Amino acid sequence: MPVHNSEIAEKLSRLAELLEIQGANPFRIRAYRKAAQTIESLPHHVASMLAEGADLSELPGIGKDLATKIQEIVETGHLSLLDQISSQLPGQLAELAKIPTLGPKRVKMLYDILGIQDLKGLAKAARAGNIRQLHGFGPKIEAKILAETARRSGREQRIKISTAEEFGEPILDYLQQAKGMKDAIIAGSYRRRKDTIGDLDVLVTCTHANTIMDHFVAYDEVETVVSKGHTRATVILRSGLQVDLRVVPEESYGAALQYFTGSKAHNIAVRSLAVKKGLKINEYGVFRGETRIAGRTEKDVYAQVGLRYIEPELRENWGEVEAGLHHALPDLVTIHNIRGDLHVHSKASDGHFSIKDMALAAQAKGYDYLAICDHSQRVTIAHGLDATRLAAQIEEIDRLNQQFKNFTILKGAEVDILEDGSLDLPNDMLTQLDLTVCAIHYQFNLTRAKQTARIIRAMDNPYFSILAHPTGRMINEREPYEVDMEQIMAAALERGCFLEVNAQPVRLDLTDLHCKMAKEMGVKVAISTDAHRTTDLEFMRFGVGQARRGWLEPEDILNTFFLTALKKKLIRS
DNA sequence: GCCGTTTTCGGCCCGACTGTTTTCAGTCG
Repeated sequence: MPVHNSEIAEKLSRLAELLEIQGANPFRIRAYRKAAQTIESLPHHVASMLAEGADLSELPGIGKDLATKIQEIVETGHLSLLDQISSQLPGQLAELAKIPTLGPKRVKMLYDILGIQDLKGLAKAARAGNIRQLHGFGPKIEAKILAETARRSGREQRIKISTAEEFGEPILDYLQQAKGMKDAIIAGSYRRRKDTIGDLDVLVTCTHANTIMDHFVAYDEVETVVSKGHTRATVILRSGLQVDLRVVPEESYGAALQYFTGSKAHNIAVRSLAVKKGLKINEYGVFRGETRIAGRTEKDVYAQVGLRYIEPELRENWGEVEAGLHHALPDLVTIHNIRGDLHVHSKASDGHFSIKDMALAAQAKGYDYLAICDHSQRVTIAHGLDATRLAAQIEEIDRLNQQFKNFTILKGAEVDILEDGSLDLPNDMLTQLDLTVCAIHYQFNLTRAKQTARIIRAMDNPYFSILAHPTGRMINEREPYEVDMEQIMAAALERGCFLEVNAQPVRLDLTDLHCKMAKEMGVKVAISTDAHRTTDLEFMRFGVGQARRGWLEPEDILNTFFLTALKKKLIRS
């Protein structure tokens, strides 16, 4: 079993955490973190790169030492330095450092003096009043620890981007009501359209900062005010969601927006460029010495360091800064490029609307086409269609199409990929369709090799068009099944098949990195909502966000093409 | 630990807030 990139990254991150508690050189720690991030975002398996004789030290942020350590992990599954440090420090200390107000220094002190090494010991010491005795600690920190250890028993997770919108948009509306409000925007991973969001970073400009602060903490969903100053406040909502508010002067809006949008890694890369040019960037602007030379708009900030404007979705330090310097940034797909939806359901299976209603809703959105892809017979729970019912549906669509002008309902099916890799409907039915979206709905637990082979065998069928929700993950509900995505993409490219970005906010697979991999391998994707009701067609924006995070341009997306061009691409040679 | 149009040493992004202190360390984003 080869070592996966995520396992390598995890070991390096873990080592960084333990080194931090040991009080190691912060820049050394950053080097490990950066390497972990680099490995995690690689489109290829490090194990296969090594097998092909690649020199890892050519990767950014990875030198001779780290290349050797990564090689050790790949070859032995272990990192001796990590094992060694783990034997000196209890591994749980790293978890303790993630508790708010506790960081590496305080965790080290708690361990050295009180012998605390896990959450249980921490709670016990806090209850006994031992923590406030330590130098640098006091009753307030002790109380926070107590509250947090009690809260930890509950679940703690990142929320879906759609949930973040549900909380975030009303907060923006509420802030707009305050006196003296000018701009208000949610920055952070929300603006980068990440599939999950940890907290909300709200940025505002206004004439009366203190008024806004008071207004903000008075929001009726606020449960706790964590901190509140003149330019910055943090609250926890009843739902447990943390919201940060920052107030900046108007002339600094662009710099602040750039800064608070992140990602952290992107900002470090941009600021390093600035340092090389003798400039300093902070949330108030770009400075040469004491003089501010930019800051009103993000574009100005990027321009000062020699970069074209970088779209928020690209700001992950996945190569966008280098691309910006070499005028090689992608022209990302936008929602306006989308001409249709290639995967929706009707009442015939588990949808809630008729084919006509779905088509009318799609037409109202300005689309040119909509593919009806109801489930196939094997998916009994969704009342999947057998050959007879599908034949009737095909006739119905033919009839309906005569009622529409400049709009086409495409005949499709969401065909189950059976355990042996065959498809759940006979080829003499599939040949009558415009396209198929094929997917796995059962047997998630196969080994990586078997699951991959199963999908590729399905792609061998000449009527396989698009692999739907390619990993089966459901955010915070179900882990993805094990597949070798690189092999699947290579097979898709060879056979003229496509992969789906499922725009359901709970799915959003392909992931951002998978999209980037597809781009690099030349595999086209479809962004589809998998809508079960007319309103679900609006999920398209989440799928487009994910595609943008993966550097995809309009020509990389199947459903940006006009109908005739689309139909040509769907025909396998 | 990495890196180099300041290249093998000496840098490495930057500021706000809190709780602890009597001027600042630690944490956080």
